[in-house]
Amino acid sequence: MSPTPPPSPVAGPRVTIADVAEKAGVSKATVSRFLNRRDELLTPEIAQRVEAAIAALGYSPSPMAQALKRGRSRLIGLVVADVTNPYSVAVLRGAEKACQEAGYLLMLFNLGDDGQREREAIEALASYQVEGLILNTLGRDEGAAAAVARQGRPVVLVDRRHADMQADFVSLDNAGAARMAAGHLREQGWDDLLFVTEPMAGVSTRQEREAAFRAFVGGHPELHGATFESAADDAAGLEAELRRLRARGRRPAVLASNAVITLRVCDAVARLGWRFGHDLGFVGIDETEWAPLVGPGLTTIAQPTDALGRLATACLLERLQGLDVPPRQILLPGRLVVRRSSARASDQ
Amino acid sequence: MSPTPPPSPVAGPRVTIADVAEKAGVSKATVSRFLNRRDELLTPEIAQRVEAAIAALGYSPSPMAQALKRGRSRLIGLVVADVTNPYSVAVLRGAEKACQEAGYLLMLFNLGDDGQREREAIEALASYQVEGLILNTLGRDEGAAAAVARQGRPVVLVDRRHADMQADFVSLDNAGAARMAAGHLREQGWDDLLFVTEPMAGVSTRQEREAAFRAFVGGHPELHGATFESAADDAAGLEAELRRLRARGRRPAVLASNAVITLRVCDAVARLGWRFGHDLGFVGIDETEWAPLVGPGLTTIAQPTDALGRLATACLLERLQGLDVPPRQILLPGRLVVRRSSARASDQ
DNA sequence: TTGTATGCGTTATCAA
DNA sequence: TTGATAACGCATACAA
Repeated sequence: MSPTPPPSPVAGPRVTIADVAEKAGVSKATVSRFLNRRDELLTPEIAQRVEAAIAALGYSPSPMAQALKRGRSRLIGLVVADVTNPYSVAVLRGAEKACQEAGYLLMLFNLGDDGQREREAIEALASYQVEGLILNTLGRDEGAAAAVARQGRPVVLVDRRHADMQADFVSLDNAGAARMAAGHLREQGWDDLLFVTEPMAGVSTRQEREAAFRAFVGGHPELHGATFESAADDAAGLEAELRRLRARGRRPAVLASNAVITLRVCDAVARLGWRFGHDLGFVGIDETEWAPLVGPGLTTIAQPTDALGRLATACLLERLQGLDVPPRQILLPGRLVVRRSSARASDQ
Repeated sequence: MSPTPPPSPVAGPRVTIADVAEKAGVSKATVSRFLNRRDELLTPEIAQRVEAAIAALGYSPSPMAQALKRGRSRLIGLVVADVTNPYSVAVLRGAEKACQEAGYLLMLFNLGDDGQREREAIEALASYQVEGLILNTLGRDEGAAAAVARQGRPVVLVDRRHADMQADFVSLDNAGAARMAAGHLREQGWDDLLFVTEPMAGVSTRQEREAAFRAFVGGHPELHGATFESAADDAAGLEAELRRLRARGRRPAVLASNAVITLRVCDAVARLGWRFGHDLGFVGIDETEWAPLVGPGLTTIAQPTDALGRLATACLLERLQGLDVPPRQILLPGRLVVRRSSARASDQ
């Protein structure tokens, strides 16, 4: 028997299971069986012929055709509110890795500016027979839940809860993170705490963090606490609020509810000419690569983003394998990264 | 005629073209024609019946089946060296937007750590019949070019050239950006310039920037210039190099070849206790959200990332529509964002 | 143990 | 202008 040629290097019509069958002198069914249930029912000699033919032709099955036939596509859909958000990307990265390891590919849909297109995204993805969905969105699209239900495919929510969606939920322990941050500021001697957040309306993550902050302050009589909702277009408002905070004459500190807010607070503090850790204590939720570089270094709560992505995928895969339990909640703890922005208030 | 019920809200087997045909009392072929070539050859009355049936059933075609039949999938594959890289993400965002507008969906493959899997990525994506590929990778996988050629599908390269790949190329004008940065430092009176880059071996982007920097310095006798390749694990080396630079007693400035290097330089400068714009001039290629916040604010060259992504997609779509011209190069200019890190050297 | 035939949801080629 | 019918590439019930 002469050695078989290497996989054809020329572009051409797709090599199909029929080509392999012909070359091996067997039927298509035999080839298919070799591919799917290699172990059972196969004469070694035939198996070898098929194997050789596959190698010779450089055959690989068409996932499209397989999907059409078995209704499973080895595809997972990921809907992201905003790919520009580093948090989303970090999660995405973990999810993508886990998918690849499990032999799945990720189809990405970015909502960009308008969260209203969530339903559209879900349907577009579903039409490609994605086997499951990972949603990292605001959940503001009324139709989304219905769209998901209609598809009857498993869904896992990351970071944001959706009011009326039955699904697994994977997220940072928001309450714990807020407590951890506030607790750290307290330990460091800061006693007038301002929680700065993006507008909370309808966003579970922000609400949970804020509620935990208030509860924490409520449980510690020596602390004074307040919340400020910072709008993107109102830098002046934030600056004024910081002024008021410091004017109260206690030991003032800010707890930023996420990286976007951290950026805004840094900007305001720079304009005010204040120094973190001196004029103002600071802890921000979300670790960033630049946190060590701003001012004396920013104390942060790091989210286990990679783990979140991986866990989200893991949940989904379990469901795909038939796991049938009520919706689960997986809350992962944050990690306090201490830098100088929260250095002891008494040191000033 | 009674009003048709809304799209079925229950999960169930997919509604197919056959269901529509039956409900409308026509053949599948007719429905298909209505869908694809609505205008020609259709009795208004029949068209209406079909339209009504489609609405009643909430039918939408299966892209999978369509792909199988026509060999076109409305899918575009995106291979990214590292989703963690903000530059890649920014490009990804532009590309994704353009894809959606054109009715395409993006399949994402992240190489993560090992750039050796490029071939694997291309083949995985190709097996899903992606109509074209956008590659933002290092091009270190020998097999990649061959894999692309074999698929016979259009490809566009973003940011990184690949030695032996025939493809459109979309990128920042690297040489122009380096000149712009060096020119700005020179105008501001800095005259001892250090170009800091990640190891250049085999990465076109880095090489082009460095070459343009050297050429610029060569053309200006009053300038002294040097290049330093900074490895991720050699913070000490960078610090030592900066010390030497300043020890020469001229007006020293750093040109960081990308955001990763900017981060490293900031870190080193913080450890040295130097002040940007005073002890050291600085311009970095790549604008970041945190550039305004570090030290006195970092001067940067902003890349038109969104435009790059959109253009890459546009190139691909043109090819898909049959455009047949030799590989093109599209180079977009950077934009200088002046902040205080490059303030006049003579001011110190 | 292997082969034949059918269907997944479309589109396209033919007749009618 | 419309309707059968045959692919597309694969998996599987059934027959051999």
